[in-house]
Amino acid sequence: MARPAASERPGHPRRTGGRIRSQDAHDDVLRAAVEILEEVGYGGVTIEGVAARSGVAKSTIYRWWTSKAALVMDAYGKIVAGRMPRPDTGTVADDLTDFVAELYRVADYPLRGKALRGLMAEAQLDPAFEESFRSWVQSRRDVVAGLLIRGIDRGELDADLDLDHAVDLVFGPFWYRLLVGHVALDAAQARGHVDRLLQGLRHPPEQ
Amino acid sequence: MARPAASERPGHPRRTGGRIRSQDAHDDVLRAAVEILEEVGYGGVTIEGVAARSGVAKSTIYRWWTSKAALVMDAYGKIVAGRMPRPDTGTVADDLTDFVAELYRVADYPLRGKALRGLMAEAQLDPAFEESFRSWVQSRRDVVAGLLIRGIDRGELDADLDLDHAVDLVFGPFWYRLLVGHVALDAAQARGHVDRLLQGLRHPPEQ
Amino acid sequence: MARPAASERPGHPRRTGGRIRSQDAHDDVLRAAVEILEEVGYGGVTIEGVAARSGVAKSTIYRWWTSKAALVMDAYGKIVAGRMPRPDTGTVADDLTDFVAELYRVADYPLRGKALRGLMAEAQLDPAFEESFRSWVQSRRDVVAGLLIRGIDRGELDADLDLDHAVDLVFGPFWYRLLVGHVALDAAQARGHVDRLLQGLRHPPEQ
Amino acid sequence: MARPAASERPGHPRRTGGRIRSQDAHDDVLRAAVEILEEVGYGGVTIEGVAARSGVAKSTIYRWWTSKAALVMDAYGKIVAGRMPRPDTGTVADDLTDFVAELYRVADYPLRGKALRGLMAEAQLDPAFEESFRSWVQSRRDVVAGLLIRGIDRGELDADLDLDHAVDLVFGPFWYRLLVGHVALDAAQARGHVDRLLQGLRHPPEQ
DNA sequence: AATTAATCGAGACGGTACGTCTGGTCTTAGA
DNA sequence: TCTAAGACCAGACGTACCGTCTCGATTAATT
Repeated sequence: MARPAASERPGHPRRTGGRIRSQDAHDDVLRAAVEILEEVGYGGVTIEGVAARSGVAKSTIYRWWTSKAALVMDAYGKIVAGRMPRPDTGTVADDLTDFVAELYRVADYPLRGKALRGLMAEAQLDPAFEESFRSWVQSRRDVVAGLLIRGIDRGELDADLDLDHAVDLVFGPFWYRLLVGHVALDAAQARGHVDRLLQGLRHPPEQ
Repeated sequence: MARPAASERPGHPRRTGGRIRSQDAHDDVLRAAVEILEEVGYGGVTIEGVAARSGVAKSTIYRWWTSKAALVMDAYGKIVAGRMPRPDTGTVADDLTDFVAELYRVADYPLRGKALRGLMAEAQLDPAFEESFRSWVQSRRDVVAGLLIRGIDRGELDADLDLDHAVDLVFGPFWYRLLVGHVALDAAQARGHVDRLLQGLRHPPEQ
Repeated sequence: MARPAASERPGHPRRTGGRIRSQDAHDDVLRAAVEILEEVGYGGVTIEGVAARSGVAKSTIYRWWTSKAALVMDAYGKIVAGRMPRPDTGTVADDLTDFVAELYRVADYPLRGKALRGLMAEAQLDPAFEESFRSWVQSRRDVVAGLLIRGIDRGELDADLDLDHAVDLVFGPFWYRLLVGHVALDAAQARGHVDRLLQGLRHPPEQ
Repeated sequence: MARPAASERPGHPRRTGGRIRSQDAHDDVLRAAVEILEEVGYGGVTIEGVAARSGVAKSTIYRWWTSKAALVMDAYGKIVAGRMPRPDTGTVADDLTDFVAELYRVADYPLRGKALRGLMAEAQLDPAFEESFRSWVQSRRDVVAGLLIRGIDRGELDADLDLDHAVDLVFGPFWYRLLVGHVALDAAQARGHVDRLLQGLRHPPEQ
């Protein structure tokens, strides 16, 4: 009765029995991963450490995540999912302001910034992780692209706006400062960033 | 009396003997490091590997470099120093064009891009390396700042230009694309980048 | 039924899971250790070398033996256990003859003598090893003490024989010649040794 | 041509030019070696340590002594030379009593025993050292042989006494107990040792 | 109820690279 | 030519994690 089908998707071999996956173990792993991540940064996360803290066997972790990177991405993605704003205020200016403000808020949570930087780093070092990281990045780009499109639809922005480039202008400077650290990130920078952004979007290069 | 002094600098411990440092060993290490770096990327560089390829003892490497990161940064910095253009054509537009064109040229040498990405990654993971990486980044920022200042002196650019931000506009988008890879880097993008850049520099936000 | 227990022996910690220890790996390590020991002597034994020859990972060796000394003692003790005679011919004279003859037989196997000397040496240099070496020595002394006691029981030897000293007379001269090497060891010396020994045991000091 | 000198004799370093060998350095090295030897045992002696304590360069030490073993043997031999008794009381019994008593006196100086054991150990492990150790051992055996011969000459001992074996009886049990440690060495044991010894020498095996 | 099958924990396994250490050699400057 | 200093090669040390692999014990779904 009431088989909720767990995580059953078509194409998967139809289960005929067997112990079902432990949700507790799953959650414990993610929780431990995030804890360690925010404590000692990405470099400090080890599968052994996660296993030890969560009380879940290493083999169980490897059964469900292909790599440390996949695990951290999963953990971080789920935990911070709620943090990604999807503003829809009615004007592009306010939408961008909300979004970018949230972006710069990592400055107030150093460990969150550390985690982000670690994920970006791992994406450079581990080709297997690159893809899943990129898809996470893309999901955030899509949110921004969406609000820009709404702006175009409302006539606030030019119809021939180069979306990809515009989105680059949202994330590029943020990431650059976050990673290089030549200037400390500061939530107050968000305002300047948005201003320049809107300025650029409204006065596109003539050529 | 009879101060021998020789090549003595204040603050340095007075040398009284001892085998002098082997330049060969030093060079061999750097060469091996760059070779491995460009072959298998930063993640593939190991002190053991560098020692093996260079024929220099591990302990000797550790004597002169505190970490893999310091070694690679040193090696990469020295070897590629010659690659960094310091254009001085007479106009900001041409200077920037030259500089940015060289920047995007890494797209033609995938291993060079891989190396760059690896260094950026390590800077995120290893606090000890962060600093030396940042100083290398800064040295490149300084070149760009220099050509911008010459532009201001010649009246090509506004005197109240925010230099830091302007330099961000040179490197930010480049790094973002290099790291995230949502769009493959392409030397042809250099032109568009410079155009937008000049556009932005000449039409700064009003406010 | 119901009792799982399986192969459970009192005193042993109840197994709660985990891959069972590989007997092959264990044996391979001991075998390799003895081989190397008898080839190049104790000084030439290294954990790295044992790992390489046995095909067992270094970490596995360290998991089971705390030091090179513990490993070698274990290996040598087990492997040569079969070589230690426990004669019980019915007379002390014959028992001693058998035992001592086997003792001097190392003279025919130079590598075995080398190994023995190396173990004695290490016992001097490494306090951690001293104890396990001594317990091995003691196990051999016990065999000799046993045959002497049987001799006493049969009335062949005096009841107030100083056992410790008597056993010293069996091993002392042997070890001294083995270690100092002022006279080459020779299996033929066993006879003279036993004769003097019996002579001494039957004509104890009057005092 | 015709460099005789090599291991020159004190006083006349027949110099042909160049800086004269420093007697201070030489002495300092020996002194430091013995100090360390008696502090932490043979195993704790390192050329580096001796160099550090004596203030003499490592290379200088290596110039004059081929190995740690040679150094320690030299140092120990010279320093303890004065300790080796050469009794000549007029009777074998007293001569032996004196000699053996001194032998067991190491029991009162644990570090001296430790040093002795270390030297014996090294002789097992380092073939290069074996020879010089053996010659030191022989010099002590010669002293004992000498007093036994005087005993024979005086008619106290049988003329056909097996000298080598008799000397073994002096040193063998001592070394065995010193090395194996199954019974702690004790100066009081000297008396029993000598008694048994004399007993054995006077009642040799009939055969 | 019995069977079947996938899960779980525990932890041993072969590996790689780490950064440290000691030993013995070599090369310089200065006496 | 010697001493002192110290850089050099060589290679073993013991540690940390890696990702894989048995194990025995659980837990459902299917017979």
